[in-house]
Amino acid sequence: MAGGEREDSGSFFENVFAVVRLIPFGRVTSYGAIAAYLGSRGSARMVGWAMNASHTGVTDIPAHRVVNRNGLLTGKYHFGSPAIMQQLLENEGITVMNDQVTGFDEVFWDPGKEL
DNA sequence: GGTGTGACCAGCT
DNA sequence: AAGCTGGCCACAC
Repeated sequence: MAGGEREDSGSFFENVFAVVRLIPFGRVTSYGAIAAYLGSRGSARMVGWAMNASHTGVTDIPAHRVVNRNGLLTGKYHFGSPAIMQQLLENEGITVMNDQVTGFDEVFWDPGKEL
């Protein structure tokens, strides 16, 4: 009623940015977790696509805090250099080994649960 | 205006 | 057991 989409944005895109930007320091989340939080687990790919826009856009999105379900830095190659993503994660106190987050379950931040 | 792709996830064979 | 395909939505040509 009335307004209808009061969830602002009106696009999956903006919703993803909002959640990613809310990720606390030293925490990581997964694409599927964000997609599921938005109500569409199948749209996990869109989350990654949104990240791609964050690099071309003007928004400050900590995309390095977003990894795949395995805790693997899938999109590290999209940061311009494959070492940037891991460097940023280690900079926040997160240990990364072989492109994989160590203690992923300990640093995992679930938007649907924390929010 | 239609087609293809994209940093995923999960289910089926 | 592993590999592949489908599904989701949005953007680019």
